Amino acid sequence: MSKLQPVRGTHDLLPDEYRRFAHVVGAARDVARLYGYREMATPIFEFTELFARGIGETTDVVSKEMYTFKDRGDESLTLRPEYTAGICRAFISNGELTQQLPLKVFAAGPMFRYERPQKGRQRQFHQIDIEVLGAPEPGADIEVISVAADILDRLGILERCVLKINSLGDPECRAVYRKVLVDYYSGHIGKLSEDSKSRLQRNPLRILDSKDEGDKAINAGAPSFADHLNQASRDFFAAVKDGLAAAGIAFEVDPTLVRGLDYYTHTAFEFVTTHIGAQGTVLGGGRYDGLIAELGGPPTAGIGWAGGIERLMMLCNEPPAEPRPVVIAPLGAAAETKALGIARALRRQGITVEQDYRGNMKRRLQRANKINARAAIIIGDDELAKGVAQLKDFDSGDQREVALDALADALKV
RNA sequence: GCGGCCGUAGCUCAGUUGGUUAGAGCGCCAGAUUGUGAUUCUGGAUGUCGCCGGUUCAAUUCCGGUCGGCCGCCCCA
Repeated sequence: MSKLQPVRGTHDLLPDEYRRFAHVVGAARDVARLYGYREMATPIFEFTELFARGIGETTDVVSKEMYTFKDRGDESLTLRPEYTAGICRAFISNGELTQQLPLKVFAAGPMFRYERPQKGRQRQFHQIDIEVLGAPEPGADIEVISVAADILDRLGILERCVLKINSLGDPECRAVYRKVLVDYYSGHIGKLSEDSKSRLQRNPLRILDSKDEGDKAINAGAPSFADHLNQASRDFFAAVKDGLAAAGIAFEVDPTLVRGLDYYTHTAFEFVTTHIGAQGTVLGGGRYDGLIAELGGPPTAGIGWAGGIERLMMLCNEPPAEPRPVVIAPLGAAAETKALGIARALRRQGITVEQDYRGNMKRRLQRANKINARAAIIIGDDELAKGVAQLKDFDSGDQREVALDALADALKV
């Protein structure tokens, strides 16, 4: 069959699938608007440096998953692997945004990560994204999670998800805890899995949620982050949990929840599901108070999340049906010409009208049936002479004569 | 990046223990009195059996490679 294949890990969104895609993005956009978030977009590629500095050189995303290339001007560019760094860069690049704090934005678009594809994991995938910049208060954490919960709820996904949250503390107590953990695991290094041995250098917190049985045994005795949070971090986390409870959002505290991007502080959270295989995370994010300063901008707090559109599509309810069209089926050259004007007038009234480019009556009605039309307007020479049309209802099969100027009213739902 | 499963018509799949014309259902196309769909009936076409190479008198079937999908790990949305 030797067909042209799309690049590995990319896929086409054909109309039926795109409907679900648009449904997910539309629901997210609507809910975000209800909370006062404004939509924006940033470029699909940025200087490589932005992601390397922002996400962290040693993270998997940066060290082995980026689509990085030199352009013709010999600049190193990277297809964005996530949205947050780009939005923070836009914040720094556009001074006017610093006057609009807190800045609450919604965005959606394609992301690129060179990974081994699987269901729910493509190399080009799409995310919806929410960010709040300039709000160090726990209220922003609560709101951002609330937006997520409402979007999931509107899509019919919330009940199939669990919200897990954790605190990663501030940089000060995280550094302390990290050292405590490294010391602990170093004492058990002989029994650690190979994966975890390498994690010990890169991201020791990750060992906490290892799936390896041997690691799990060692983890049972590991010191807990909760015991090492400083007072400020403790208070912050408590405020977030209280707020979620007050808002009626169910959650579980998961001390092993650690996110893979270096910039997170304090709140980290994920909505996870068991319904789409190994790709359990449907939506995840957290607070990143140090990121903007790290990128060279004015010290500004940030919190946000990203949700995988393809994963949401796999879980969401069937989108609402599209409006059923009306088909206009003229017979003969004169009617064909006249039908163009009739169809356009009806469309101006908001009625979806399709007119085939060719075909006899049978063919046109067959196609009308195939596209799930609700009615057909049939016009031949006889009707033309009388200024009327035959209006056929496909569901009942009834057909009646309607004056041309009464068609729009007859077709209003 | 590591380990494993898989790849036959548009779709879902059967099949060839290596041997002339590779099948089914759905879908598609064409007909069943001159301007009427969906339902019914009749007929038709589906295809380099993912791609490349090897073994063989002979491969879609065996072997190797490759590309792609899927599952688990890693990682993440």
